[in-house]
Amino acid sequence: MSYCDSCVVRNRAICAALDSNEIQALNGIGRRRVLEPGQSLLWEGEDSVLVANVIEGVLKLSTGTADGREQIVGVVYPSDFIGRPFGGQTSHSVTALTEATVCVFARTDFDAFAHDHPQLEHKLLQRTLSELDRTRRWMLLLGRKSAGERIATFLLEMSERLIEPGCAAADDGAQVEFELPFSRQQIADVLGLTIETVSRQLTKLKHDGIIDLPSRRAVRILDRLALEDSAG
Amino acid sequence: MSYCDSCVVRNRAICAALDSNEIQALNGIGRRRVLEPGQSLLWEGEDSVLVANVIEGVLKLSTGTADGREQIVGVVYPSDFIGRPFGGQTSHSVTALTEATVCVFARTDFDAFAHDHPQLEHKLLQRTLSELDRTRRWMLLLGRKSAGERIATFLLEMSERLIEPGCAAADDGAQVEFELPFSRQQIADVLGLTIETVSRQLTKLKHDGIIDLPSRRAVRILDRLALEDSAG
DNA sequence: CGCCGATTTGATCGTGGTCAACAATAGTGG
DNA sequence: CCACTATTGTTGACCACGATCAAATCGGCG
Repeated sequence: MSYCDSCVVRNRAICAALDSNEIQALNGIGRRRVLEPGQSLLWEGEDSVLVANVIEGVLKLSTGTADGREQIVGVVYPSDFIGRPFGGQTSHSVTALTEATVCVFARTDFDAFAHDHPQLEHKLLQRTLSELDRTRRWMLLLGRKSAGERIATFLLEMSERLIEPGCAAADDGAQVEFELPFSRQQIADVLGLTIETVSRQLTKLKHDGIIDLPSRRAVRILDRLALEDSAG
Repeated sequence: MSYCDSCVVRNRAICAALDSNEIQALNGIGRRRVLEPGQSLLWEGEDSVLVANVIEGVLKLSTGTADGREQIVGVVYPSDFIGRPFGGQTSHSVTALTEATVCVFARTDFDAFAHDHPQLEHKLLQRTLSELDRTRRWMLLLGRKSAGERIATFLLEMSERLIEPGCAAADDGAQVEFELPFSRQQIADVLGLTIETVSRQLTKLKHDGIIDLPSRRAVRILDRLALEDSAG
């Protein structure tokens, strides 16, 4: 009996490519690890020593300049893959935003295993291609959108990605109300803005009746069409 | 005798993973195509119908908003791979910046071939992982860097990526003088700036004696250290 | 209740965008 | 080869968005 058998992301993570014998083997080289909010798993610039699957929680990928400016370059959710297989340096830090559980592998072990299991590599390739598409869409936001458009786009993306599997979501696969896993500063770091601008734009959307902010971290979308209009 | 045998990127593109029998088979499903500057190969949003390798020239990957703002989300050079394998939509347009030669495959043909050749998929995975790293580094520029820092970063990246194989490059693998494959407007679209800001920042670097601009498209780096300082 | 960090709100400033005129270069035809 | 035009790039004046600096308010927790 392996950890993997009871893993909640067993059928959504790249592991879904493996049969039960293979999963048994993978189980032997991985181990679970729990991260507290704020705790980092990988640091920008260090050699790539481990990779992981996200089992539970939300983590940020971030880079920064020498003088302390930070940019969040990605956000990962359960079933997503973390880290840089096949050598090289980690190009960004990985830090838990919520309490998180991950399934970690020594990078060299994972590389060898992947090499012997093309199905696994194929899943990883598909995931990486999707992530690249998503990242490039985000570049349009960072390069060309106004503060208002950025916030609207961000809220729409959150409403789509924060759906818990098994949760009664809206028909179109998007949440109406949800808890952000981000502080205001972290939202600013995702959108390339300052905390003050984020705050102002959110209260503006609230005053316009497009969203409601029941608590610090909660958002309720009152007028999705108007929000989509604002997203540019 | 196949096209591939004489292909200048034979040993650098993902094809390098294949032996001569395999390359023969791949040769059967691909064909060469020449693109004029400004000509597009793929359009944002259309179903992914073809993929390709770049043989010669430089191409841009771009997205835009409904109201016409454009963002260049990537630039590809000889030996780079283009397109979205394994289904889905093309998330960005692909347009030649210079005259370009590409080796195109019907997407379904390529998918099937890749499925049977894990070595090829492995190369593609490595390439995609590197591209994702590079793209994420660019997000820091778009989200957090000033106009001056963006221009400096851009020039340094160009000096590294425009090295022609076989060309007598500087020892450290970067060019001192080079021809940009971009117009001022395209530089602006890469950096998330306006054409006027690009122009002003370039003349500022020139007046500061950090670079020289011998012609519209040419750049000569006079003081690389100062340029690296300016890149943030 | 009192403290501390997070967030909101307000006032002011500066970078980079916008609009407009001008200059330089490439392209075309006599 | 040069005149003429079209395109691309540069420069200037002004403006607005979002950053910065500062203060007030909220919310969680001992």
